[in-house]
Amino acid sequence: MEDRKFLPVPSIPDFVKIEHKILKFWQENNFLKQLMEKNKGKKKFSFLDGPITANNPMGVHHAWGRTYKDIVQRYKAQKGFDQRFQNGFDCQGLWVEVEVEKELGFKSKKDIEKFGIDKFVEKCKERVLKYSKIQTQQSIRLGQWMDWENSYYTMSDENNYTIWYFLKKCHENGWIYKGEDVVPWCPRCGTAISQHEIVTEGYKELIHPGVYLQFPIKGKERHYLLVWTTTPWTLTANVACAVHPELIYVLIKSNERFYYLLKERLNIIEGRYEIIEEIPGKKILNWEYEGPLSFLPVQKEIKHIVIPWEGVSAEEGTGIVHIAPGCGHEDFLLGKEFSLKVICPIDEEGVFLDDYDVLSKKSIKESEEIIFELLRKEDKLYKIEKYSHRYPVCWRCGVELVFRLVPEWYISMKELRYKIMEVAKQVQWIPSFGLERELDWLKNMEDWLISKKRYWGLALPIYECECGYFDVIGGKEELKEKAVEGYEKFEGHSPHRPWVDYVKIKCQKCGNKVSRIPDVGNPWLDAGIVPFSTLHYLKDKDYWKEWYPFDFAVECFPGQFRNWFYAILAMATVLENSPPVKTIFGYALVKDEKGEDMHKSKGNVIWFDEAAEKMGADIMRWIFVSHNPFENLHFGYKLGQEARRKLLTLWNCYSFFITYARIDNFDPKKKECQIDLKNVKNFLDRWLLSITNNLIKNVDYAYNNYEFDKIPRLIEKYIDNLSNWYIRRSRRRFWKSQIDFDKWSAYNTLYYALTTLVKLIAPIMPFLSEEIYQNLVVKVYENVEKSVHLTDFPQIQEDLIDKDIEEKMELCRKLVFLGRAAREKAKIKIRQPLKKIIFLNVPYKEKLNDFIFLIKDELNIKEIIFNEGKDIGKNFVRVEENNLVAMLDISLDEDLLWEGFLREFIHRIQILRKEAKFDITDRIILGYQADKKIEEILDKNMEYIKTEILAEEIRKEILETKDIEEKIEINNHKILVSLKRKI
RNA sequence: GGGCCUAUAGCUCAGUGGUAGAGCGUCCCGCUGAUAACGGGAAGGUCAGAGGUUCGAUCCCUCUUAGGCCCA
Repeated sequence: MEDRKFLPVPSIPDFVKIEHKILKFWQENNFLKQLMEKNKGKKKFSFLDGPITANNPMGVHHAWGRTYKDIVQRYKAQKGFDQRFQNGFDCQGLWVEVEVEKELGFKSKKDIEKFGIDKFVEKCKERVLKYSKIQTQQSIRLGQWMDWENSYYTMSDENNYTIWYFLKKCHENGWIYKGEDVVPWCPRCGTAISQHEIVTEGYKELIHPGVYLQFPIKGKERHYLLVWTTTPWTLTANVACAVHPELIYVLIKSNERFYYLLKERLNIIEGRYEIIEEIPGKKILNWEYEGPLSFLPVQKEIKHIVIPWEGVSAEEGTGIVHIAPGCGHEDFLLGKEFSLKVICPIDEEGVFLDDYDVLSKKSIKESEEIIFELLRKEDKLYKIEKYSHRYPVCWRCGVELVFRLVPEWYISMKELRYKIMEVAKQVQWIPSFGLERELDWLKNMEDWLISKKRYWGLALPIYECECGYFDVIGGKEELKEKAVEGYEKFEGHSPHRPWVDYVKIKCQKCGNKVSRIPDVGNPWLDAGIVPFSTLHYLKDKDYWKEWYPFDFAVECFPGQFRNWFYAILAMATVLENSPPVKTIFGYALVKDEKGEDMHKSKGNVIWFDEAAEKMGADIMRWIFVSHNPFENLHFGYKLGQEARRKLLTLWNCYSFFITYARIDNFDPKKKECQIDLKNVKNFLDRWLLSITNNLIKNVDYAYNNYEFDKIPRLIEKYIDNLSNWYIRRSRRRFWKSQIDFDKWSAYNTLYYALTTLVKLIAPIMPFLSEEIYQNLVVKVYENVEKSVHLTDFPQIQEDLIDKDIEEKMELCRKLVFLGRAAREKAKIKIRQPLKKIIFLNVPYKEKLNDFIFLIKDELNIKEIIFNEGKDIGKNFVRVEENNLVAMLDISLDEDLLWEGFLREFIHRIQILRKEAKFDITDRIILGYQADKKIEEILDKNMEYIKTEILAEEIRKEILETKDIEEKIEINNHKILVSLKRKI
C-alpha cells in the first residue's frame, strides 16, 4: 500500500526549483482543461484580454499586468465561474515592421518594395509567430493559466474582416472621410504618426537653431518684423506671420533700423536700442511684408500678411510667429481660417521637391546651412542661437518628425465622441479617476486618423475611384461579390497586402475599375475590435451574446486611454452602442529601484526571464500584487528579498506542522485524529479559527472588489499571527509526548488554517500554494482535487468567528508586550523566571482569566495580578502605554535563580544538539562534570531535564564515546558536557 | 498652458476628522530544537507650504510648491 504520510519538508526551500517542478506537474496533467470542464455551464465570468504586442520578449511590466489577469481568473474559477481563458496577441503594425526592417538591414520604404511586399509581410507574420511563442512560454513560467492553444491573433482573417464590418458601419453613418491635414510624419518610416502614437517616449530633448529673421514691411522703409523659428526649412513655405492681437508690441530703433516685436521679448535684441512706440498687436494686422527666400518659384505669387493668433506665446521667440500652413498643424488650421496658400516643400522622405532651386533634392538637415546663406544674401537674417526643446520623434525608430501635408483617411469624431463618452460613463473604472481621464481624452481628441502608408497591417477596405466616389467594403463576401478582377489571385490568402490588392471592384458611380487605397490601418483598430472578433460576432451571434459584455479588463493605464481603452469603447459604440466591458482596471508603470525608467542603454533593465529564475515567479507576483496599482512600481531585487522573507515565515509554519505531524502520525482523514472544529476548546485554537475565518471574509471581499493590494497585507498580518503567536504559544502542545484531545485539537486547527491559507493565496502564488497543497492534502487524501487550483474558494464558517476571543487575545498580547518592555528595562532575560507582574487599568480583567497561562508562559512569570496593588518600591519596574501599566517584580530568590539556571542549562544543551546535527526526535545520553551544587540541582530535576533534552540517561562523567563535547559556564559555574546519540 | 494623480520616518509605503503607523536600513539588547527567522528598545516626522471649514485637520475645501501620467 502506498505510504500516505506527509513528505518531510526542507527547512530552507528553493522556491525557483519548486516552481519548475510544479510547472512540469501542471504540464503533465493539463489542469486548465479540467478546471474549464468543472465550471462549464455555470455562471459566466467574461474576461477580456488586452492583446500583448507579439514583437519582443516580455518585460517585467508585462508580468505585472499578467499577474492581475491570472489572479482574477483563478479567483473566479475558485468561485465556480465558467470562463474562456483566452489570451490575445497584437500582431499588425509599424512596430513589427520596424523590427523586421532592422533584421533585414533596411533603411527606407524603397528597400522594402525592392525586397517585395509579399515577402516582407511574410517576414512580419513570422516574427509575430516567433514572439507569440516566446511570450507564451514566459507567461507559463509566470504561472499564468490560459487556454494557450486558443489565443487570438489580431492578424487573423476574422479579426480583419470584423474591422471591415466596423468601418462599413462608420461609412454608412457618413463618418469616414479623406482629409488633408498637416500631420507629424516620420521621414524614415515614410508614414504619418497618429496623434495616438506620439507617446511620452515620442519626445526627445533636442537642440535646434533658434533663427531670428527680419522681414521688411512693405511701404515702410527700413522697418522690419522680427520673426522667430526653429525649423528653417519651413521658411520656404512661409505665407504669413501671426501676432497676438491683445498683447503689446513695440517699435524699436537699433543700428539705424526699425524693428517690431513683442514688448516682453525685448531681451533678445542685440546691442543698444531705443523704444519708439508701443502698439497693440491688433494694430499690426494685415500689414504686408516681404517674405523669406522670395526668389523661389512657389514664393513668387504669395502676398505675405500679418494675421492674428491667440496662440502666440510671450515665453519664447519674438512674439511674431512664422506661419507655414504646409508645415505645421496649427499653421494649417490658421491657413484654413484665413484662406492662406498651402505650400508643401518636401516629399515623403523629407527631401525637397523639384522647383526649389538649389534646395531641390536636399534633405531638411542638409538644407539648413544653405538656407541661412540665402537669408543672409537677402539681408533677412537677424541672428541664430542654439535652442533646446522637447521635440517629437518617431516613437519606433527615433527619427525626428516633420510636419507634412498629406491626404489621410479619418473617422469623424464630431458626433461619435459624445456617443463614446456616454458609453464610457457606463463602465466602472478602477481607479475611478480613469473615467475623467478617458472623457478628457475624448473631449480633446481629433478625428481618428486610421490610415498609414505602410505594408503590414489591416488592409483598409476603402476603394476610391478617380471620379471622387469611394466605397467601403464590409467583408470578404461583399468583396467577392463586387470583385470584377483578381479575386482568384487573392483567394486562399489572408486579407493583407499585396494579395488583397489584386482584387478590383467597379465604381458604383462611374463604372470604372477601382483599386483599394494602398494604405493599411491604424493598429488600434486591430486591438479595438477584439470584444467582437474573438467572440465571433459575425459568425455566431448567439455565442457572442453569451459572453458580451465582458466583465473585466486590466491594462496599464498610461497610454491606454487614448489607445486600447479608447479603441474598444469607440468600436463598441459604433457596433452596439454599449460598453464592451463592465469594469476596466488600470495600473501604473514599472521603474527601477531608484524610480528611473528602465532602459537598455542605461543597463538598468530587469528582464523577465532573469527575474523569474533569480527571485522566482511567486515572489515577483507577490511584489506586483502588494503594490498600489495606481502608483509607479519601483521594481528590483531588494523588494524580492523582503517578499521572500515574508514567505519564508509561511514556509516555516508549514514545515513546523509537517515535522510534528510526521512524528505523531497525524492523519487528517483518520477518525481517531479528527476533531470537529466546532468542539475545539483551547483558546489559542479558537482564536486561530476565528482569525482564519475573518481572513476568508476579508480576502474574499478584496478579490471580489479588485482591491488586490489589500490581500498581501491581510495575509502577512495573518502569517505573523500564525507564526509569532499561535505556533509560538502552541509549541509545547505539539512537543509533548502524550497524545490527547488537546494535541489533536491543535493539529486539526493548524491543519485547517494551513489548508485554508493555501487556497486563499493560490491565485496570487500559484506555485507555493500548489507545493504545500500537494503535501498537505493530495498526499494524504485519495479523492480530492489533484491541484489546489481546482479547489473551491474556502467557505466561511461564521460560527467559528469569535469577536470576544479576538479582542481578549489582542489585549493579552498588549500585556505581553508591556511585560517584555518591563523585562527589557530591568535587563532581565526571559529565561530567568520572575515572581510576579501587576497590570493596572486592564479592562474586563475577569474575563482574561483563561488567558493568564499564555501571559505567564510567554513572560516566564509565576503570578499575574490585575488591577491590584501599588507601585511598591525599588523592587518593581514600571512601564506604561496608553493608560495600561505594568509593574514587574524583579526581586530574585535562590529558587528562582536556580530555575533560571536550569532553563539556561537546557537551552545550552539544545544548542549542542543542534550543532551536533541530531534529529529533533533523536534520544541521547548526557554526560557531565561539575561542582557539587550543580550535581545536586541536576539530580533534583533529573526527570524534567530528561524530557526536555530527550535524554535517556544522565551520567556524572564525561562520555568516552561522544558526538559532541563542550565546556559551558552559567552563573560562574563551570560545566563540562558531552552528548551521545542513541542509535 | 489644460486635465488627472501623488506628497506621511533615511528608503519603500500603509492609515485615520480625536495621542502619528508597518516593513527595510542603522545602533543597542534579548529569544530560539519550526525559524537563512523572531522579539524588545533607541534614534529618526511641523504628515510639502499657506489659508479656510471644525470644539478639534495629517485627513475635508482653496491656493502655492514639487513630482508623476496624459493632453496641448
